[in-house]
Formats: sequence, structure tokens, C-alpha cells
Amino acid sequence: MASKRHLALLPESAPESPDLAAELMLVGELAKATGKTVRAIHLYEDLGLLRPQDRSKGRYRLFSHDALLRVRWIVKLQSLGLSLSDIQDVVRDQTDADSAQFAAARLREVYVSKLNETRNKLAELHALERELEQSLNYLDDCDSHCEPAVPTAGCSSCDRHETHAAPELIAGAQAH
Amino acid sequence: MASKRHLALLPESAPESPDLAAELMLVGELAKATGKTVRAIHLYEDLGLLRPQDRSKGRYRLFSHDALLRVRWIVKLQSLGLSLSDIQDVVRDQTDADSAQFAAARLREVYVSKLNETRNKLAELHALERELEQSLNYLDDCDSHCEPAVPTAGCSSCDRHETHAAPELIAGAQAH
DNA sequence: TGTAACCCTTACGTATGGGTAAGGGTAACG
DNA sequence: CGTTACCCTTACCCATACGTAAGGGTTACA
Repeated sequence: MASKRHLALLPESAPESPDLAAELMLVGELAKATGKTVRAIHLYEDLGLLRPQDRSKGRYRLFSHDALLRVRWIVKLQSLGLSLSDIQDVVRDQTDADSAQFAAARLREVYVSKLNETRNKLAELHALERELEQSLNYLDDCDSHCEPAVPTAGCSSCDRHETHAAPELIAGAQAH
Repeated sequence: MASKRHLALLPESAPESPDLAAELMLVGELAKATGKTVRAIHLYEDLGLLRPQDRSKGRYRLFSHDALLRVRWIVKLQSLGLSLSDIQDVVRDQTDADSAQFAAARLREVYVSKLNETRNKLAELHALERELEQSLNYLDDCDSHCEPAVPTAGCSSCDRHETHAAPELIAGAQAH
């Protein structure tokens, strides 16, 4: 059914160990292993983010294990908010750097900046989380204390809430 | 320069208090107050998310204070990951609901689901934060212990790191 | 009346991250 | 040799959330 042995035609290189050679993957395998689609992987390659280590005689892409790390890395950078073209820049900086130190320094720059952004986002999401919790509490209050069938005007009228104003997530849903 | 008094022509309605009437805003003012562009506000209106309370004689949109709450609400829902068309659905559900209880129940549904998503996102971002921190530590280690000018191959070779493998955010940047 | 600063509607443009289809070869198994 | 399951390239398609420009009216103040 699924996995037929794809012990792909090794290129000219004498395999250092049979296992290493056996680990070359087809694009579909890489796709499954990373949860991305084949199309996505092709796109990453077009953008220069990724490159198959070799091709089979029939021009099938053959990816090394590194490609797996690479795709996972791309996915993480995306989760950190980098666009694919941002990632292109990072890649270019890494390969253009004159020394590993420069490359590392550039990478650090990016990561420092993303760490900040991530912390800001965390703070924002925490705030939103609190707002959601408060709004849900408010709605629960409402449900247990207000009259059943207020004519769609919102229950912000009932005395249960006169003490403290409706949360913005509630008020905004009624505002209009 | 900036704020000339726009005590806009009130419609027929006898103002309940002069202040209330004075609080009608032009679209540009609403835009500045919310940090959105005029274009964005027009878009929200086109999508049915927002409606000016009135128009001036010259067809200028006049927004009440509620519009401010509404736009802020929209922005928050967007930060929670709702698309504008998701928000359209929410709005429709609110206005179509037969009773305030139904409306509240629907709103609760949305908020509960978004609360879950938000918590998941928080967990994910926390994990990424940790990875960034670890990667930065790794790079610092590298900087202080590795030889200065490794020929761009990455310093994952130096003995400082042989103990524990490079973080994925580092390995992925070098892979390939 | 004049003018600067807004506002109106209509409508086409844009970037992102792939989706999907067409037309045709290839790898492995029997 | 045939079949099934992949893979190849090329290329057009899509939704989202506005940006931007065109052509023209309106407000407020002097």
C-alpha cells in the first residue's frame, strides 16, 4: 500500500554507508514527514529556501535528511511571523556571510527581534485571553440573573450589570 | 491646524443633550481614534459590520460613539484570528437572533472557541519563545568559545556543542 | 467668495501562500 | 509488459484586507 522501498538510484557518489543513501527522500515523503503539501515544498524550492540534494535519472527530486530540518525550520519561522520573503532574506544573509561569525551574528539579530515580537504578542494574547474570560463570566452572570427574553437589545440593561460596565467584547457586539 | 469644530448638523432628532450631538464624528476622526484608515472603515461598512448613525446634508458619514466601540471590537476579533467574513457571521447572528438569550448564547459559543484557540496559540508561542531563548544561548556559547573565522560552515563543529545538538532554529539555518 | 482640508463613490491594483489542473514521464511490482 | 502510484513542469486561479487613484462635491473659516 503505502511504503514501497524507494532505494533511489544513488548518484555517482559511492555511498559512505548504505543507510545514508537509503535516507534520500522523494518530495512526497518529505511532504508527509513535515505536514506540508508537495506544492508548498516546490514553492520553498522556487524561493530558494530549500534544495534537493540530487535528482534521480528521471529528474525526481531526492532530498537528504537536512531538508527535513530545513522545512521544519521554515515552518517555525513562519509561526514566528516571518513571511516567506523574510525567510528568503535570512537565507541569503546566511549564505552570503563572509564568515560563520557574521552569519551567526545576523541570525542572532533576527532571533532577538523575533523574541521581542513574540513576547509582545504573548502579552497581547494574554490580555485577550483575560478579556475573553471576563466576557464569558459576564455572559454567565447575565444568563443566570437576567430575564429570559429581552427583545434582542442585549441584556446590558439588567441590574446585574449596572455596577460595572459591559466588557468591550460584549459592548462592541451590541454597539451599532 | 488639526481640529476645527465639527458640530455637525444634527438630524431632525431633538438632541437629548448638546454633548451627545456634539459627539458625532466624521469618518476621518473615527479613523484616527481607532488607528484604522478611512478605507478600512469604509470596508467594514460595506461588509455590514458598521453603520454611520446618520449623514450630513452633504452625505458625509456621521458616526456615534458606539462606532468607536464597534471598530475596537472588530479589531479585537481580528486579533483573535477572526477574518472579516467570520465577523460578518457573528454580526448576522447577533442581529438575526430572536432573543437576546440566543444572541448571547451564540456569542458565548464564539468566545469559548476563540478562548481555546487563544490558549493553544499561547502555548505554541511560549514554546517558540523558549526555542528562541535556547538558540540565542547557543549562539552566545558559540561566540565565546569557537574559533573566530570558521569558513561559513557554521560552528556546529566546535567542541563546545558536541555535548548537546544544535537547536532546530540553528540547525535549520545551516541545513543545506 | 475663495480656499484648504475633508469627504463622496467607483473601481482597479497588490501581496501572500499556496491550490489546482493540464499534459506527460517514471519507479516499483507482478 | 502492464498497471498503479508518484513525480515533472508550466501556468493560471483564489481569498484576504486593504491601497490607491480618479473625478468631483462639501465644510469651515477668512
